[in-house]
Amino acid sequence: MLTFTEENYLKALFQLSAEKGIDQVGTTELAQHLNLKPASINDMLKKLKEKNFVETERYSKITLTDEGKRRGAEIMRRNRIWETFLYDKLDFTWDEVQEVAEQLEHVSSKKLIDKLYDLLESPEFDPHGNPIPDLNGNLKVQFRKTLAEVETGQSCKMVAVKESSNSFLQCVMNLGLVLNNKITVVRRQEFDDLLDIEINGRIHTVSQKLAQNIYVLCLNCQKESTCIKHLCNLN
Amino acid sequence: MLTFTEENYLKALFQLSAEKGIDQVGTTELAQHLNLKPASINDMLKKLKEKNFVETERYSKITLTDEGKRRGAEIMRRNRIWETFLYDKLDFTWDEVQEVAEQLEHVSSKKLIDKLYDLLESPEFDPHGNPIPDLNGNLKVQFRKTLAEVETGQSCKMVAVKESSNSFLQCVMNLGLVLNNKITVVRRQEFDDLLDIEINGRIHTVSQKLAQNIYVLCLNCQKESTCIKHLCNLN
DNA sequence: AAATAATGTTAGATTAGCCTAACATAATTA
DNA sequence: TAATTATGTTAGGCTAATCTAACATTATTT
Ligand SMILES: [Mn+2]
Ligand SMILES: [Mn+2]
Ligand SMILES: [Mn+2]
Ligand SMILES: [Mn+2]
Repeated sequence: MLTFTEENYLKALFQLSAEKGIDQVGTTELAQHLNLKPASINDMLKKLKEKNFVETERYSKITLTDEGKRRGAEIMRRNRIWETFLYDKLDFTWDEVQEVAEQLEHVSSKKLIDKLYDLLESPEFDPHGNPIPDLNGNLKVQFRKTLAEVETGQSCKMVAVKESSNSFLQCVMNLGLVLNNKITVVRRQEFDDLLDIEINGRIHTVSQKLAQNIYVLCLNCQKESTCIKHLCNLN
Repeated sequence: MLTFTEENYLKALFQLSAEKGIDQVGTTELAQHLNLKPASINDMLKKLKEKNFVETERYSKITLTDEGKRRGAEIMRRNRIWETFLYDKLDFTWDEVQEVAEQLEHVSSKKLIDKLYDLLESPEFDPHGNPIPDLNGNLKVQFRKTLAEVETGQSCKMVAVKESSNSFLQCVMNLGLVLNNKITVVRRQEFDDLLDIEINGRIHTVSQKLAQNIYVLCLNCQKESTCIKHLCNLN
């Protein structure tokens, strides 16, 4: 059995690796993600290495083993399923789900998570647009870019958010933006990098920082916009 | 914020007090209930006293303070709501809910528990027939007796189970007994105290021990069989 | 009332998970 | 290349929650 804390570490390692597309995570990086000090990370790494969940050598980066990946993916699956449940069935808002799902993800019961997944009708994405691994560890990956990268004049569809902080999510909600909304980049201001975007016929001005945290699919390249990626065996 | 462990202690104290109908719990008794050693109980009691959740003097019994009761009742409410959710919405069986609810009860989110309660349409009893405190801390109490106390020839209705062990619950399930079933005590065997009972037209023989763990309402005294009891303010 | 059993307490140890402060190595910049 | 900055490690300390073993008090029998 994994402890609550070990689960958080494995999920974090899995997420950071996935985001970067490379199986190497740094001590400081992980510490920042988990709001801990690098020294604490080292203590825990000793334990995770002991248990064969990570591989790491002195002064080099951390890599998850296959078993470590499996466990990390499992927690990620639980987290996203719970978020979906809270959002779909209990009227939680976008910015409320994270905190509660962070706790619920640690409840260990295969039956529980599988039944929830059924109840939600096998969702492919969580409320933030992040993919949920299915029962075989397969993930529906979208080839998305950030709103900041969309060319002026182009239209796109919001499919996910990057940041998960409340301040960011509330900001997006205030714009009236929800997943699958169409966004058109109308204009870019040279001087301060602000973007004028059109949502539902209205023009809003947003910062570069905000645009970098919104994932979109361009409307003209949707044929090859998703693929199935096998992460690891969840059984 | 209470820790996971403190919550378990307060719930246990609250339950034991309630079952006994007296606000005094012993160290050893509590240790047994929580599967711990008496020495560990003492350590934790120091902390709970510090925080004003219990009152206790050297070599005497433990009493919950009002605030301690409130917290205990809150965890009990969460536990029973989760059990009901698992049973009603996710097809868990009688004997499966306990273990998972024991974990879920520690997720702290007022909104979560209130929304679940709505989703389940304000249930008054959990799958084991135990009452769920409502939002004001009111409980629907039934004046029940055990099946062992029912006179020969009398009929009654099963409203709850006492024990929560899997072996007991499975035993009851094997008899085809579910809550609200009518049971008639047909015969008592002098020699070994076994009872013959009739359920759905079939006769079964059951032990005294089993009968002592099944709560029933007698069919002829149903007018005054329940009352509302105010436990404590849950807000 | 004395002996015995039951119950409660204390001291001292252990483990998990975190910290700070000092130090070591690696990467970047001048 | 030398200095500086960033990153990673270690030693030593802290708290929460548990344990065992020894001891103290209270309750129950004889
Ligand atoms: Mn978590
Ligand atoms: Mn999410
Ligand atoms: Mn619990
Ligand atoms: Mn129950």
